[in-house]
Amino acid sequence: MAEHPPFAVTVDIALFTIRDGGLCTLVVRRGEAPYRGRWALPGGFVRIDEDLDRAAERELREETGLARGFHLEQLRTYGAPKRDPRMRTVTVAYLALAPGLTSPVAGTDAADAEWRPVAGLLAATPGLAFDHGRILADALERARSKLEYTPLAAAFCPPEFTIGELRRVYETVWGTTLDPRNFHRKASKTPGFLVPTGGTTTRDGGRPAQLYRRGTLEVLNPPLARGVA
Amino acid sequence: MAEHPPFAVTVDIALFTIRDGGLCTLVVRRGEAPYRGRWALPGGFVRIDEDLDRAAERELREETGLARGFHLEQLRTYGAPKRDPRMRTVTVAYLALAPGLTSPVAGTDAADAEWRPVAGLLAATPGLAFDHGRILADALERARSKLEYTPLAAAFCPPEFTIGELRRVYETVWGTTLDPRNFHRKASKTPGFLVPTGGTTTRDGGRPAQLYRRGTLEVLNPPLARGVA
DNA sequence: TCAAAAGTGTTAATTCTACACCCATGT
DNA sequence: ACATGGGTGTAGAATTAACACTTTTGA
Repeated sequence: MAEHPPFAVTVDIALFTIRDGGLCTLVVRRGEAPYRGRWALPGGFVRIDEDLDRAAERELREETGLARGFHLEQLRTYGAPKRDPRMRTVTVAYLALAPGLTSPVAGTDAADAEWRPVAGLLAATPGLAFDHGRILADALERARSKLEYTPLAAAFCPPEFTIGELRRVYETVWGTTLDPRNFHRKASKTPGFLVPTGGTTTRDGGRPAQLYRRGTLEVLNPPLARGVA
Repeated sequence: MAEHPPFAVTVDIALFTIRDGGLCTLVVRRGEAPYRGRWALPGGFVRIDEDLDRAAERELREETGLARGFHLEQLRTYGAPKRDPRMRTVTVAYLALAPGLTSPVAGTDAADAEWRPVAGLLAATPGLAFDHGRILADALERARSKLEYTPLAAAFCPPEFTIGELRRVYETVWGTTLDPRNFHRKASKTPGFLVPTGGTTTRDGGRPAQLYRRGTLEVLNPPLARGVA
């Protein structure tokens, strides 16, 4: 049993951000067959001497110009035999989150990259190229559930943010509305979740709000979904 | 950019069960270099026309003789460039859970397969072959956290089980002790979690206990960790 | 009759939810 | 002065945690 059939290994990235109050994903328009003209998730081949995470970082940088400040984690791997009609590929999908003010596009490959609302991408027919619709749906589900029990929502915010901004992240991703007062209490009273920077801002209007940075807490227990309304 | 370096793709399986009140993993002793004589997770190459999940199922069947009744889910993918000194491999790791009474071993490859306590495997030096120690640790963490918010603990039990048996699964995997009375209330009152079969058993000693099957519930909210002591 | 595990009841402490209400700013 | 979001207080409902107590079996 020393057969080891050759596979091509790629990484694909579902990168989310919040723009105009909606959850958006970076997609690239395919210029070649198969799926020519359709939207696809950014991605590419893993190099022969490259770790998977490193490959995902590189692709993300190539497509967006982003070098830091984003969250990147492995989502899952997709390897149906016919997922790419050209050859036998396995793709390791990644979930990435970035703050909103990201300059849309900058990279080399990214000539046709655009931010698109997630809901539209998932509902459209025909959908994304390859199995990218499935990947995007899985990524969305992962993002939603990780917001519940990790401090990951801050990855959608600039380095310093207000509790109100953080709340709007949850509301956007979950598609719910939360009680601002209970959310404020919960967020500010959970030890290790947020670190006050001392600064304030009025960029959201109204009374000046305290600015915070992400704390060191890794897991929220109880989950943030509770006690928030 | 039509380079696509060839990779070998494998699946490796961290299969957990509970034996003698302890959490155990199925490991195989390596008969060849590299890592000759060391324990490794069971696994093998993905076939050229085979889906990843299918490959994992096949390997599991080959190593254990188990055909059904186990839980199997993708864990994550490991692809460090030097993880196998012989060639460039990427392995898609799976987490599997099986009931305790599994006949130890039966398959073809599985000549040297054994159930070993997880704690010992993780603590031993030298550890498992390749990056399997890491995979095992990640699998354990996944199993622990999935017990919190899914009805997955039942995968460690026979088709019909008592609430006490289910509680001992949680206690074993989490390494904690739970209040039997609160656990009973929480488990039996959570809608959709358990379905009474009508039968009873005294196999655990004491007063006869109701038998249950897994319900249809997919996600526990609140998590079972809460309200249980 | 006793030990062992199942199963029910009860209570105090905590947390959750839903609001009323005040605060500090820009317009 | 007023609209807008920030932030605190509080009270009833629900949940959690701790433990007393009864039930039903096998030995």
